[in-house]
Amino acid sequence: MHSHAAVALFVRRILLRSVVSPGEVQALSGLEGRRVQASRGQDLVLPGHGVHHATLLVSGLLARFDQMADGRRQITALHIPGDMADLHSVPMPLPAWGIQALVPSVVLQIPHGDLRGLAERKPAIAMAFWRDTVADASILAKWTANLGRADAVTRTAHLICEMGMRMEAHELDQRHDFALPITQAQLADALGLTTVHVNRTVSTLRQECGVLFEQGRVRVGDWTGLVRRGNFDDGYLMLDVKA
Amino acid sequence: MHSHAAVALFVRRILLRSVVSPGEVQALSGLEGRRVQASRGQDLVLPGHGVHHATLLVSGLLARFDQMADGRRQITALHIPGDMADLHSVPMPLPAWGIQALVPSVVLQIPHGDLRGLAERKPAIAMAFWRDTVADASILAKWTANLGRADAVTRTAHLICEMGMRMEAHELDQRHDFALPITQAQLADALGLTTVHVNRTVSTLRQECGVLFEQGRVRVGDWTGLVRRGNFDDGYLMLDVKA
DNA sequence: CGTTCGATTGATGTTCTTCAATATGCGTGG
DNA sequence: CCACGCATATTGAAGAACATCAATCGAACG
Repeated sequence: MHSHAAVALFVRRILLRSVVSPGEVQALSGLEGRRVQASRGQDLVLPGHGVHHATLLVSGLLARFDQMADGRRQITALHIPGDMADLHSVPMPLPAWGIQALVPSVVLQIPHGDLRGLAERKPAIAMAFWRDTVADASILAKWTANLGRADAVTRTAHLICEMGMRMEAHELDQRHDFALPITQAQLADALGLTTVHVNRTVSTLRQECGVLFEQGRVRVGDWTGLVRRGNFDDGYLMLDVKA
Repeated sequence: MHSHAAVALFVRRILLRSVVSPGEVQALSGLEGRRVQASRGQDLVLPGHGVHHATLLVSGLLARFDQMADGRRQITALHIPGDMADLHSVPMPLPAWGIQALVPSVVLQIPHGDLRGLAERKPAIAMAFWRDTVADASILAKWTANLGRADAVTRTAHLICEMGMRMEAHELDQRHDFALPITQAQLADALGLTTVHVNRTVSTLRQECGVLFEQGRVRVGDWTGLVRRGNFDDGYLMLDVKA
């Protein structure tokens, strides 16, 4: 995908939740950044290190993560193409989290100054950016709730539903068949499990709901069953707000 | 505490992380709201219901929570006096989360319109509000990481450290002796545990680090030990950023 | 053709939950 | 003032979920 196509995807994402004037859309669409290629496993942002740009994912798959003292990681967000993975860093340039490429990925590093300037000149854009990070936090809160109160199979089913819905809402794929080139070890870091248990959990969902992980894609045989198994309700994704 | 004192506390909190001009401070300080008394356990905001005001805690203790289908709750944030518990709702007035009073509390309901107006007229205030919700999300990410990767005792120790640091940073109390009138059942909802296990966990910390829950207060005998036990590093609280 | 990474499976151990009972403090009505 | 009821804290025993350790298998790749 071309860089400007990624920016267009980001703008579309913003427009999904916020009302922005044509002039402001144009200003957003004019955003530019440095194109960077990341290898599999590469850390693009390190926890506790300052950054001066936000990371727009062009292609691939990114994870925001927190690191324990012993090096173990917990993934706190997954980002798909068109996501600005750390728009947060615009008001908070010294983040406690890190960003990692889960597969070879291409990102656009957009200077904080440009985003900040845009937000300062256009209140509607400031509000739209703010809203975007709140939607991100809403997803994070749901992950917290699931980690605290749902068992492994439920949590995994929920995550698959979430990624499917997001892929579909952002018109990248269909909910029951979408790109998610993630290993079981990476899934384990996202779900707060061990790789061994992820393997058994995925196997359960394969039998119960026809969930297949193949060729870096997820295919869901029984979507309705998966939604039920994961207690999934898409309200928290904030896909139909418009303010 | 008087309502205007609570607003002052909120303003001080904003100033902790953001540079705001004197005129803007004055505008913030002029915020007013409806004073509401909440009884113990009362839900102030219900998940999935629209709101038209943000909730500033004057006195007491609030929890933001997510609710499972079977009614079980997971607390995703604890709020102390001076916190705006759902500043998030300004850009996102249909939240997926709820807000509950854990003890009899007094809140100030501040109209979204006033906050939104302020943010639109003063870019620095918009940025400060945005920054505040990002700091809140940073705490949430840490909770997610701990729920996913830390055991019960570590998680509990971490939470106590966090609340102590926040109380001290906001000049409400000292880190090793502060008000936290929370029951073990409520702690369980925050830590993703059962009340029984919270009881045993708290008992362990009482022995290992001299942690006492008494009279609605927490007292910590061995703060350094507790920090070590909880792998606590306060960077994620964003207490020393200034932008 | 060997090496490496990821997926898979089995056996065993630990953590946390569940169920159940008892204790303790505190407010309320008698 | 005392008796009672209710919420919270505490403890014990048994079970379930998940982790840990260890090994095998298969595919991709140099």
